[in-house]
Amino acid sequence: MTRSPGRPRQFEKSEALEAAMNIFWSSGYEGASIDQLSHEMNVPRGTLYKEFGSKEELFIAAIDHYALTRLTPIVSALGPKGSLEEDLQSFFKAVISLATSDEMRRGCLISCVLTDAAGGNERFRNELNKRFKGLEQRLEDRILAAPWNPSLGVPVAAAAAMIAAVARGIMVRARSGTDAKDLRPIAKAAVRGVISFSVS
Amino acid sequence: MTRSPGRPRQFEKSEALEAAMNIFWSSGYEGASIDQLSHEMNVPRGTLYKEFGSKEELFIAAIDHYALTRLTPIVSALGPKGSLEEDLQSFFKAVISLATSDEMRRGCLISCVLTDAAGGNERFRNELNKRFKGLEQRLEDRILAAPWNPSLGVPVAAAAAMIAAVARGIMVRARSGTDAKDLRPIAKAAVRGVISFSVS
DNA sequence: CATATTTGATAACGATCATTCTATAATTGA
DNA sequence: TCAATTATAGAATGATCGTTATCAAATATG
Repeated sequence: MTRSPGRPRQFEKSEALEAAMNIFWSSGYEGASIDQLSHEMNVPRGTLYKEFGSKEELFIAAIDHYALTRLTPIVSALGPKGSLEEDLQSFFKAVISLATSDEMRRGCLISCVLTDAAGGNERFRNELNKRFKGLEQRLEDRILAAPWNPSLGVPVAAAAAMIAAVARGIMVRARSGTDAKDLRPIAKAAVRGVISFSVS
Repeated sequence: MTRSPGRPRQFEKSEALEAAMNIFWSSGYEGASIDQLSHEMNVPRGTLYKEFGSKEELFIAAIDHYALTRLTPIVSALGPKGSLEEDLQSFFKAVISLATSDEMRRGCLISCVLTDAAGGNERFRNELNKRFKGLEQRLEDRILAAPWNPSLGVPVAAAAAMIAAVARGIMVRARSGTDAKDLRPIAKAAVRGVISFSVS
């Protein structure tokens, strides 16, 4: 595979998306300017528009980068690896770590930033719905999976949606400055609640 | 009480705040412009600045108006009026109603909009933390209150924080367009979970 | 080397941003 | 009636918004 002619680019796409993600994460969608993005991505404005089309599409690309690099490890913590209780604990541990590890980027790019932007933008609203549904489906699959598949007192889909809601609630709570030690009891209570749904 | 001299104002403050709240709710903090606010509040720009000081302070005032008019009924649904289970069900019913009743203002002004704005603004972050803490304290008080005060398998504060997290998760989920019937199972599962913490 | 192609760097676009200022209208109290 | 006071209406502020255009620099291919 030979390169096309033309001046070589100075930036790498994944690094640029990482920078864009960080800016959107801390400043919000409307709060991030193309000037700031172009500068911190090390991508000239013209190239930015040629490469990503618009601020909206850049945001979607940053969301995708976020999902791939930050959320993939979190959902893979669900296993199945140990018991449902253990895997849910691993899941929440990863959620809390992501939401609190960086002082400048608290909370979740999707649950906090995309959620706000979804208010007046149908495309963002659809993207948000898609992301939420994906996690809920993944949680439902895990609850139904081996090695421990309890009969639940509530529908499995409801239990999965509740776990997802708690995860979002933790992300949002983290955005207010709450640190990990105050978030862990929330996760513990949620896991206990779901486990209680099983008939023993 | 006699009026001060000077030309009488054409607007009423609570109506103006209601309009400001609605704009912030649908467009986000950065997405709402002073032009739009001033126009839809029926408050001239100069008066707006004399009355509220700045966009930041207007936003805080709109948050306060939102809390008084929208959240007060929700937390008062907690009673104590019936059993803990019944009161939590009432609480979540009110939460879901608020989050889904208006197509242009889905979700929660605090959990969705203030949360995003809190990323790069310390005052907003403190305000967000204060609001979250207030609800959690109110939930904790309710769980501890008569007529049904169960001994819990998890700390009361953790159960309260979990309920608050689910409420935020529901608000955020509603912002993606999910309607009430898909949110109710989340609430039902959360209430079941908390009730299961009691020793029978 | 010459040409085509792609990017980098930067100027420029009109629009809109939050905020302030000015001049006029409407009221109270003397 | 005559200041003093307060609000309105809207112009004006300089800055910044997202986006496009321009032109030189750097590469591949002929």
